[in-house]
Amino acid sequence: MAKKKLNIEKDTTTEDRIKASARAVFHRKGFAATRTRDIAEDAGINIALLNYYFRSKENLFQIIMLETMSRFLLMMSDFLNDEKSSLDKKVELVASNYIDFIMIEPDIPIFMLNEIRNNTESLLNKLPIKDIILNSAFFSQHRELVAKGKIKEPNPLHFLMNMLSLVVFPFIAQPLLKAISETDDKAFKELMQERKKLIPIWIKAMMKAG
Amino acid sequence: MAKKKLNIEKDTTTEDRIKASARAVFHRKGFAATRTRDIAEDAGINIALLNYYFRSKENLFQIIMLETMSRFLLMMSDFLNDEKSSLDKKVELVASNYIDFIMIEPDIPIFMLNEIRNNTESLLNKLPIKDIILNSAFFSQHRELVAKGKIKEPNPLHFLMNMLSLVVFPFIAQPLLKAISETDDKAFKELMQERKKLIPIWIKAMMKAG
DNA sequence: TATAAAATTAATCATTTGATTAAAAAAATT
DNA sequence: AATTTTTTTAATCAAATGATTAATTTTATA
Repeated sequence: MAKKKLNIEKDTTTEDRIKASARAVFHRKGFAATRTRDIAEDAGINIALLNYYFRSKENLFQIIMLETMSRFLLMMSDFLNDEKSSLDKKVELVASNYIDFIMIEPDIPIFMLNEIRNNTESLLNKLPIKDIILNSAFFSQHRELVAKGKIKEPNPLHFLMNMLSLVVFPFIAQPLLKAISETDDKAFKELMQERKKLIPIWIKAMMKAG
Repeated sequence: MAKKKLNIEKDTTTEDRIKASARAVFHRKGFAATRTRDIAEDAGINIALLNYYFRSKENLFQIIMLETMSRFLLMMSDFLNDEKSSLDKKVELVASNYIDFIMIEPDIPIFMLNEIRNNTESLLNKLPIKDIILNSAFFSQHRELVAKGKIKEPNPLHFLMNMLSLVVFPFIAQPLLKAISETDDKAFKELMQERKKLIPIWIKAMMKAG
């Protein structure tokens, strides 16, 4: 890779502009539907530059994918590993911050889930996912509350699934949900705002029930 | 389109075999990542035959997509429009049958949600989605229970979202969930079986709570 | 059985697409 | 200012891919 130029006028490197465009296009369309020309056009550069900086579409994608996953994982880790906050508080944090995050970058969840599905092993093994999640304060707090009889369902995976399901799925299914209910963008956003408060309440009720 | 041949030896038409292969490949890889050659190979035919019967990849995809969506919608309709069963019973039906369905065809949810996202208007407007869902017994029963004070959250869309989220999302996130929790295929299936019983219990608890 | 129609294939085309090359422009170094 | 290095582009390549054509085989019909 060539030495970085100083960038006095422009506040971004060409390399970074290509990455930003690649991120946007890959997130929106996925790997298979993305053309390197789309990225080049978005970044306002010649296609050759893309390969000059990143060697190949494949390679550029790997970089973007890894960064996106890391970002997601770091966020998860921050919420799930805070020793100070209670489990209830963690649910509130995840619901609120996660919904905010997805509203800003609505393409990320389905992008990640899609590409993980196509990729499986290779990618997930590059990241310390298991350590971060399985050994989190979230899981140990769950175990304690199960022992105390405060939570009926002992499997923490159900708990994690439920939380992520209630938060993430509505965004993934957004076009379908909007269509079947004649909800416009504004109304949908309001629904998601409501869910920030509702999901923690629902989760609490579920824990006691099943 | 040419006249159908009689098919005494084979129990399927060539046309149907192509469709079956197209369905399988499109469902697994999505439109963009699918090559017509993949379909042809899977069906054991020459690529030209695909175009002979279906004119284009685009056209073949539309047919598959519409059939898949219709099938999904018909299933939804069956569950949501049964006047005889209570709302609780409907939740049980959806959870149980839906989980069974996705276990047999695990590619369908993410396929549908992906392609709807790329397609938006054009496809959803070809199907009577709104009529089937919005005017369903499911929704009117929900309204009644809200009026009686049995359900706190008045918006039926939250109810529908929650139900679909809890049922569908774990399958979409399956590779991620397996990775973070070191769950193998057998254990994952058992988890999903458990959810058939748990989800209705959870939903009941949620209704009373928020 | 001869003939027409339908189904199927091999070969090929035209575009798209990821990537490279050689030259030009810009920036850094001497 | 001259020279070297880095960045950028236009032109082009080779492979992949959706589609077509012309011929062949199979099936149906007269």
